[in-house]
Amino acid sequence: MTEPGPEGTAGTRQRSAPRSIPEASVARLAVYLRMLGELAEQGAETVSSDELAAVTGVNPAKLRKDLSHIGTYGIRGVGYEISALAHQLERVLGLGHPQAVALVGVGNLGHALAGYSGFGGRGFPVTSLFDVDPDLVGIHINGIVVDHVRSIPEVCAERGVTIGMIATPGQAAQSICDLLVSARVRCILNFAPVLLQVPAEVEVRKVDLAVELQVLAFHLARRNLAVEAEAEAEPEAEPEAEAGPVAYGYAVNGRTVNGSGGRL
Amino acid sequence: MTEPGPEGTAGTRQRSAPRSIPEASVARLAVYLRMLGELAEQGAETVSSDELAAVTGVNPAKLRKDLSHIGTYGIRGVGYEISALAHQLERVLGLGHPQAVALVGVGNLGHALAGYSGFGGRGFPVTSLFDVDPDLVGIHINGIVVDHVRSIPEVCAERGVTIGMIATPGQAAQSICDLLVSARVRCILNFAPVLLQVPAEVEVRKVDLAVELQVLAFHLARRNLAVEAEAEAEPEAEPEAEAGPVAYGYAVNGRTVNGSGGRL
DNA sequence: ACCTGTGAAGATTTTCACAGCA
DNA sequence: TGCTGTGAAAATCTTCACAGGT
Repeated sequence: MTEPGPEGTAGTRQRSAPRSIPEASVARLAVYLRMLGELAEQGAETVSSDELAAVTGVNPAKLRKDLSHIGTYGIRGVGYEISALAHQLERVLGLGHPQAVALVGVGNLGHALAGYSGFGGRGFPVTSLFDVDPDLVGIHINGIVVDHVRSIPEVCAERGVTIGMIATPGQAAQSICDLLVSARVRCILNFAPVLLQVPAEVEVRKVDLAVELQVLAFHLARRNLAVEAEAEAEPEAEPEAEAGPVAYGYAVNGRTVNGSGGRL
Repeated sequence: MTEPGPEGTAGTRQRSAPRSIPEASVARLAVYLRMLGELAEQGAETVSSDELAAVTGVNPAKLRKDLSHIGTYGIRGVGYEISALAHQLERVLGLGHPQAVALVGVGNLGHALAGYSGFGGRGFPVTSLFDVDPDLVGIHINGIVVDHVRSIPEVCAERGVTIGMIATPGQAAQSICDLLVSARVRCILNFAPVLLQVPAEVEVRKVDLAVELQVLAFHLARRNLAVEAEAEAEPEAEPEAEAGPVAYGYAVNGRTVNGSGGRL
């Protein structure tokens, strides 16, 4: 995924760096935090690593190792105190205060992202919207007016935007990115299918939904091939749970899990 | 790596015996395919691994290794013939024919996904829409009528849906998932922030946009901490490229790259 | 009895570096 | 010469298994 590259070009002076958390762990920490929120809503006070692992779909040992990177906040024999752990995760993830988000490109996808409540609710209020289309500039979405992209620098500076989301067509993405960077935005979530060129101090993450579907298609094809090969090689192969509603509640992505009773 | 492993069953593949492609490679293959499309549009006939690596932001050796998993289609001293390679990638990724997609949940995000041209254009036509909301059932989006979720089984079977996308609120996701599975859908792209329970033969991928933002926020916080620590420890630390428009075109996510000239 | 935290083993992925072919 | 394909080394990530605290 997003590779930070240990060998930086210029500014990689990481002496006595505070034990950096493995890249792979960071994404999972965010997931744990979300689930802790759900558990807290259900009134739970503590969770064990096994329980939290079950609801997040992660191996319990891996979860404990992930958490060990942020400190030791568990209680042996008991588990983790949910609110304390959530608090620590928020601290480590830099969620102490909301981060203002600017969204550029209010087309199909962008329009939805602008109205998506999942952001503001989790500490990422979308405070600024931009587009080039004169028909879109000036309209309001969720109470926010769409500005022209040329005002990105002023507006972002003024509103203290720290994160930019690019949901423009591919050709426009790089120049938008340049504008955001010049507005001191240091984190960019890119939905356009291009590789953005940025200075080393800017972090980019790319989301490509078509790629996600292609990965699924690959597994689909794989499975079909396997089934054909199997049918050919071992005619006695017996398809379990062939038709109709299937029984679940125990197989999580192929891995067995305790029923856990709770509903998410 | 390419070891025959436990002597396989199917040995009938002509050129390449794709003994299971590493999971990490698959996602990148999809990216290569996309970029090959762009290059073809620009009139290129061949690419070298270095060129394709530069535009996709991948290490050239990694790219070659990825491609080696699907067979050997390069020409030494020249590179890869674009259309031939693209064809092979499509074959491996199972993109020979379009895969009908059903989208459940036509709220904010779902509505955008329904109208997103990036899917149909890449072989994943959204052919069916579902929701529970009576106000939404019956409306048309992009020429497709929204059906009630209760008709998922019939409609999906009828239209040969192979991939489901879930863009409902969290609480509804599991029951929708069950419906899709009972409709023989074997691949699910899940936008709801829950872990779906599925039988082993179903493949689920999860996309959580809030998590993406949190990962960015983490890097933001990290960077701020680093800057503070640095300023404190080495007062001589010199911030390069501090303000104003920055010069790009050479740093790709922190890694140096040839100019490549082309515009994406 | 139970559960965390972690060293060490194991698996996977990335990168290097170069043999070999066009 | 220029570039692919690939062993082998290095880095990273996952899992096991158990010491040690409650």
